Amino acid sequence: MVTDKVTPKSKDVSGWYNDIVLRSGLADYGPAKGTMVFRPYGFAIWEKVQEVFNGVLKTKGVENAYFPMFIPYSLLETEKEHVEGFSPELAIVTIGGGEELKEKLVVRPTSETIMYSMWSKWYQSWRDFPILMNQWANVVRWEKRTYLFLRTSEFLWQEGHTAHVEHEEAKEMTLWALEQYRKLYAEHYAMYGIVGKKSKKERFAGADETYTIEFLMPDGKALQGATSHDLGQNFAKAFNFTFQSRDKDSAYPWQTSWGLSTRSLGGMILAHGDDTGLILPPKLAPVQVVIVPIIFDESESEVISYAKKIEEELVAAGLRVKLDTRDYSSGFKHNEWEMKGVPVRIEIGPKEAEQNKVLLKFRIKEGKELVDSNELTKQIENHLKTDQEQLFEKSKKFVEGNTSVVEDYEQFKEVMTNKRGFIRAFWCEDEECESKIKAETKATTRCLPLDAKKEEGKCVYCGKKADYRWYFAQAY
RNA sequence: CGGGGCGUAGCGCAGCCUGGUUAAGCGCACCUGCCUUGGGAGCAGGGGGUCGGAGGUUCAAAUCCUCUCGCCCCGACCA
Repeated sequence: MVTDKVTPKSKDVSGWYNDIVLRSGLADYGPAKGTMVFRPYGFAIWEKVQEVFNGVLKTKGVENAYFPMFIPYSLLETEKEHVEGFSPELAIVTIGGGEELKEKLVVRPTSETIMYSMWSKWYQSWRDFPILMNQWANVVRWEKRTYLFLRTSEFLWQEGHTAHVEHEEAKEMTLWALEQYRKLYAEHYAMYGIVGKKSKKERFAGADETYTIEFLMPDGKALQGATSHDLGQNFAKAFNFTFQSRDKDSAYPWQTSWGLSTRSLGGMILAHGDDTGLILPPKLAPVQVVIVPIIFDESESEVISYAKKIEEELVAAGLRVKLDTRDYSSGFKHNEWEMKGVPVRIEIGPKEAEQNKVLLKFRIKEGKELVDSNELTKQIENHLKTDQEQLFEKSKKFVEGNTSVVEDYEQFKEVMTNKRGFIRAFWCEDEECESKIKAETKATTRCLPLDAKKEEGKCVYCGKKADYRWYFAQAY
């Protein structure tokens, strides 16, 4: 057991982050470079995300499937931009069963190629459309630097893929997925993000348009939370994926793909935690309520049976409850569960058992309240609801408070040197300006917000005509 | 791929410079017992190491030399 204090978040964000992820039991480093282990406490959060998002997919008629992780190199090569975009970070299998392979196998960095090559075999008629599929999978992108959850060689995600007869319908699908991510983040992760469109340079390799949701982390850097791509007919053409349309012509379908990865958990940890440790939003917390019995020899059985009764009541109300009867001191348990970010703690000792009350402690609030056990379930449910909302409000305030609107490049540079965070500035949408800004300030374009208004502006870098204010930030 | 750092018990480290009586140590964790539990308890006892690997120097190597493997951090790169 770990007994010393965690690195303060206020002092060293990444030190705090590593410390807290390891010690809270969310994850650990794997033995091979760049890999990580999702420990049960961490994986439980991801399972919750899966449960929620599977429900969302179902409402749209998206079905789950699973495609192989090994992709013949030639398949990946079929879409030129795609392979160029990914080749620096591919893991490739050259030997299998002790023999050199005739054709190298790529460990999937994403599944467009393998899925669409299969689809082209399965679907021939306009009657088969739209095709709506999702898979939960691991993907591999060879990263040189490891950061638990945020940057690992292998990570978990869901990737949704669709194919439509009409482009308009595909575009709607892309925006639908983006909106689902925004909602998932807002309502479950309790995180406020900026949704928008990526610049050409930041686009997914092989897409016509990429949409994103961007978050701001406590150190002032931006984290891409999920992406949704309008693939046009690029992959369909590359894979000769055609169908017979209603008017008898052979046609290429319009496709989309969109993904959310376990990186989102890293963002959530960074966004909400404090010097004490994790703060988990109630909807995703694996344990919502922990019960810590305060045991003295003479009252042990009485306290435990009362605690069990309380546990049963809360479980019956649909709450995720843990009764911690381990033989550690109660003070130790308090600190541990606070570090693990459990939203609500109940302390039960002889006094409470006798009076039919419990002592309530909320993770995000100072002080404890003595509560009548009849009121307990309702009080906890209310608290979890407001807790969830407050975390979101806090996140929103943070983003708003750390977004700077700048009018010229001097201001831009000054913000990047001192405050960082999001910068809203006019940009002419010329790639050269984008590259130079990045080289000089480390800031990249994050997105053009969906609700951006067209204005008469001048590019913050070159001074030429610019229509929109883009979001800039240093990316993770 | 560049720069830096580190491999000694589960984790964190000391010992290395100046080789040997410190013939492998410390803190935490772990196990047993007693005791204890209202904010990170205490006492006593105990288990656990081919000192990353290979080779060399030497009467003698965790310690010196050579090679090698691995990891971490910073940068570059990165959906």
